[in-house]
Amino acid sequence: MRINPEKKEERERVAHSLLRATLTLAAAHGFGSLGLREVSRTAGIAPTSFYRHFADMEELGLALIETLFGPLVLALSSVEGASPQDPVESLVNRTLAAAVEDAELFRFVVAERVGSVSSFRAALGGKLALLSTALLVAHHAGDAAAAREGSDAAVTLLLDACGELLDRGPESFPRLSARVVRQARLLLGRPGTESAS
Amino acid sequence: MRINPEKKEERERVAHSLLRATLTLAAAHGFGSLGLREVSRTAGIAPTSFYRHFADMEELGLALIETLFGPLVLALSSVEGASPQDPVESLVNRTLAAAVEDAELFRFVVAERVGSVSSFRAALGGKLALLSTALLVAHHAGDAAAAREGSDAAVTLLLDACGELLDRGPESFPRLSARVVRQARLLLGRPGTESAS
DNA sequence: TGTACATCAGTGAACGCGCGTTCACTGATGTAC
DNA sequence: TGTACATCAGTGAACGCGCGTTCACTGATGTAC
Repeated sequence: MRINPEKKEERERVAHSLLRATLTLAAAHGFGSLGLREVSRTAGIAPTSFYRHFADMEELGLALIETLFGPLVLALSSVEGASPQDPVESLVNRTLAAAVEDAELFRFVVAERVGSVSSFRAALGGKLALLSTALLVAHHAGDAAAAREGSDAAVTLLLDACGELLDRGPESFPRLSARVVRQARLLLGRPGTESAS
Repeated sequence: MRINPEKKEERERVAHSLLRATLTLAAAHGFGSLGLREVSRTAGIAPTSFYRHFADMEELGLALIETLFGPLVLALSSVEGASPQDPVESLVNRTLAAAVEDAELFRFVVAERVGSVSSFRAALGGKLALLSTALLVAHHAGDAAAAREGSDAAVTLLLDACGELLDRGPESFPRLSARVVRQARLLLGRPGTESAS
């Protein structure tokens, strides 16, 4: 019974439905108010089956960050799909588009990034640091401390804009995109500047 | 029985202890997970007495924003106590100091600004708009749309820095203060610039 | 091939517990006259 | 001044309910030989 792809697949399918159920419910009332029974009910399994996958809701939340947000951040950070002529704008637009695409996930991320569960804050901070690095690279800004400070701030404003986008609706996309791109450029400075000074 | 200052004072004292109890508990486990009984117990009143002051936890949260955060924002926005030579740095420093002073309140504000309760988001947004206006005035940046956009972003980064300050401890105050001041100036542009362009 | 055994996701029953809410009551205070 | 009445914050008992967790069990699948 070493491995069985079919069984493993089914197991992951159930775990995934627990994660999605959590996102749906958290978008409405907040992650902190969710219970194991409520999530299990929405996912279509018995409450006792929850324990076959996660020890508690915090473990589920961390799995959610790793398996749903992690890959998304990697995809956003990748050069694939970026318009070469303006990689900063591309990164901003693709991130805002991802927020519209999976509103529930971004509601969770935007909220828990500064929420009361410190392990969530730490895990999300790590993922967003990757996005910050991608922004540095996109702007050809090297990795000096000043540039990193700017890209971190830009990511903060970008995530905040995602939250605003979810509140105001998709028609505010162009306005928010233009705003964040403008602010990211201000914060990042002119490309290559830091190596000359 | 028109008015009675002594009775009114006592009533407000109990309401205030409910608000403080809420902040203390929310700092540990998040506002969303709090219950009326838990808060009442911590405040030292019977669960049924809760209803003499608030209909539910949401109403309490809004009262918290109005009566605790509102006056604080007004005080921070005021020119009183600001060092005239550098009002932007003064505003940033006094805000960060306020976060250290009342960590529980700022944990609540930083979290609920982007939390799952839309009425909290709206109420806090209104308060933070006042802070943004104060920043505009401090920077003598007028009220053009571009300047307002910059001050809004600066307030977002300022609040985010408050959250980071609460995570990292008071020794990170100087570093965070310098960073936010730097970023606020980048985002606000040079004073008076917008009227010339 | 057949048989005995191991693994493991899912389940229903049951537990004790804290929750939000209702109700009728107390007691202090203010008002009418 | 005294008496009858109104107001209102606070309370304890009681309710039904959903919660997290435990337990022993099922049934499908894989392994040993």
